[in-house]
Amino acid sequence: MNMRAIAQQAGVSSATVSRVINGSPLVKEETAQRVREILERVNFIPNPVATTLKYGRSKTYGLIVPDISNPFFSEFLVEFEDLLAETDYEVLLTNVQSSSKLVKSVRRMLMRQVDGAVFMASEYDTHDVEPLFLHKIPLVTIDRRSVQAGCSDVAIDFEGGYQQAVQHLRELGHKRLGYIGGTEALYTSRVRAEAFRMAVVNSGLCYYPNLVREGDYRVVGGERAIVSLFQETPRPTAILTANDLTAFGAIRGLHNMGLSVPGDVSLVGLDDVLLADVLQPPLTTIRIPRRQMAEACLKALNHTRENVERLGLRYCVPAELIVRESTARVTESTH
Amino acid sequence: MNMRAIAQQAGVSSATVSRVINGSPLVKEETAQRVREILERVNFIPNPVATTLKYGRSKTYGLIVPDISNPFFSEFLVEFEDLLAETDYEVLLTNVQSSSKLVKSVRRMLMRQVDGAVFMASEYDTHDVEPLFLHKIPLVTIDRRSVQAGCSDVAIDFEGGYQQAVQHLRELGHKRLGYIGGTEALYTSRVRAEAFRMAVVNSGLCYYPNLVREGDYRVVGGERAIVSLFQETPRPTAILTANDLTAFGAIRGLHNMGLSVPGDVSLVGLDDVLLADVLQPPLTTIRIPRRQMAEACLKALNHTRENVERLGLRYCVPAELIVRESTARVTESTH
DNA sequence: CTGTTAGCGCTTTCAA
DNA sequence: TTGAAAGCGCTAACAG
Repeated sequence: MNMRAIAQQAGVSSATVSRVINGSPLVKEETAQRVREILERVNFIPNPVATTLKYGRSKTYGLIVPDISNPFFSEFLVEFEDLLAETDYEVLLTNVQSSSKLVKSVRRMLMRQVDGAVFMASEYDTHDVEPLFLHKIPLVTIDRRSVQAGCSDVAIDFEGGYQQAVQHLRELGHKRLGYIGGTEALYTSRVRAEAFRMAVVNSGLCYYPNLVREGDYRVVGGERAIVSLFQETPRPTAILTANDLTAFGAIRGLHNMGLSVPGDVSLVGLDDVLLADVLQPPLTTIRIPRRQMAEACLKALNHTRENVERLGLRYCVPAELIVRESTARVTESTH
Repeated sequence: MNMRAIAQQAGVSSATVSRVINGSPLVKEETAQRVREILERVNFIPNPVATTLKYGRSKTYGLIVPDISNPFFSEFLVEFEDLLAETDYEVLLTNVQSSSKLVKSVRRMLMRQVDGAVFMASEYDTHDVEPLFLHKIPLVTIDRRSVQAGCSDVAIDFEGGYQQAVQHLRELGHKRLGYIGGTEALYTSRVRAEAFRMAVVNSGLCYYPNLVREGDYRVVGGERAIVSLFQETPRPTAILTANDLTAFGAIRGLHNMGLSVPGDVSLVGLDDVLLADVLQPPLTTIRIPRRQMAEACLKALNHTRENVERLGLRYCVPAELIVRESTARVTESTH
């Protein structure tokens, strides 16, 4: 069933049917009415593939994530998909666990004629996404903190988030703060690490470089790091992490060492994934608002879609400390 | 850059270029060589949209899930996407939290000309997916346990899984087993509940209907159910659940009631999501093999793609008990 | 072995 | 206010 068939039924041309469907004001209301009736009756489903072929517009946005089984990304995807569905856009999702998958992923985006892409897998060389640039595909990066023509950025206010967390810990009497970051090769990891350092210094506390460890944004990295961290003396009394999975790993590591949270050490995560308040203890964490991020990405994409030569937008989403039960007043034993 | 352009460069026709790209044996090796060289040199990216328009084949499979932020589904998606990427297929993902979103989701699948769809959101009326049938789209349902022309089913061996779990608990001395299921309206929930009942009976234990509660496959449902369940006397000494999130909720509920797992009650989950061994205590659970499920879905899809009139395939993926630390020998206090 | 050609369904000029 | 027609890029049928 296509527009020509509808047109025949209505005794008009397919051009008119197209106009009716797209809400053109040029069609006489009477004609439009008749066409709409038939459209309804046969439950017409238009074929956007034809439009994509003709105009290169696919109503599809690419989303490149490093690991969709990380709750932060899947929770982001929920919001992103939901927003896109409202306007009949689709998500072309690629999960890139390796650099070679990224190269293929970019190729797939190009083949499918995406109208833009969100690049959340900044652990990989941005060199690999260059083909998207060359083909004038509007891009949004997350937390790369620089923009250019056709490329926007959505930053996360780690600085504000860590500041709140450090302040909270200071009020609980903590003075020796540790930090488990992400993969150091990653720019966003360095941004987070530096935001932690600044928060400590700004709060008038002492920054101990020996209480900082590298993680990998996953559970294992957090677990490994905490073990190493607890070989330092004196030990930290509280630890901040680069994301919630890292904090989960730290909790497990501490548990295996016979230590408890927050009894022996306070712990702060980052993301506020859905399970953050399900683990024991419920995790004090810095919430990154997924919905707002998705909205910012979409706005940025729409902005540059109109004109790719245009300088990308710069957004910054706020972070908010959520106090639960993994942080507590410093005690004798941790002191 | 299209095939005609390549053809000109190579001094052949676009048909020949097409043949080379698709590996037709009809092209003289010498010609093919020349074309391939140019293809390489200009890094040609074919436009599959044209093929989709011409033949209605999109190299896209739809995936309808009720909640992609549920780790089980996102972990399934990782596998499914990974398998599809190997053959340049794409996933059209829709997250359907409501029946109205399902209707729209089905429409989107139809518009985008999916070559098939996996329907994992069986909480909704299958009536809503009927348009897919009418348009002859190969379907795969999960655990509906019936097939028909063009519609395959991938079942999960809950029976075997629960049997192993009950056996394990019986060996630990448990006799009064409770169960927290899924939404009762759902067929798959009834299958799970019945599988639990049979496992209990087959193990020579007594089945207590008053120790069975409804959940919602989410944390809150598990939490609510456990509270209600613990008003029964005598209490169950061990509890099985319909999925891991339910078990997580149960742990939280128990914790809030001042009870511990497995000290006061043993607990068995189902799914084995990545975080199952991160929570305290690490969850004894029944693993559903995601990779195998994804493979079965794909095989089924490929099977019916050739001929939609063909009866769908019937797969059953095994379930395996993973013993961790949320189950223990029954003690005086729980006895 | 290779080229010519038609046509998938849509939208948008241009003409009436 | 409407219609005719072109053309997006590809592939398969057919002709040579």
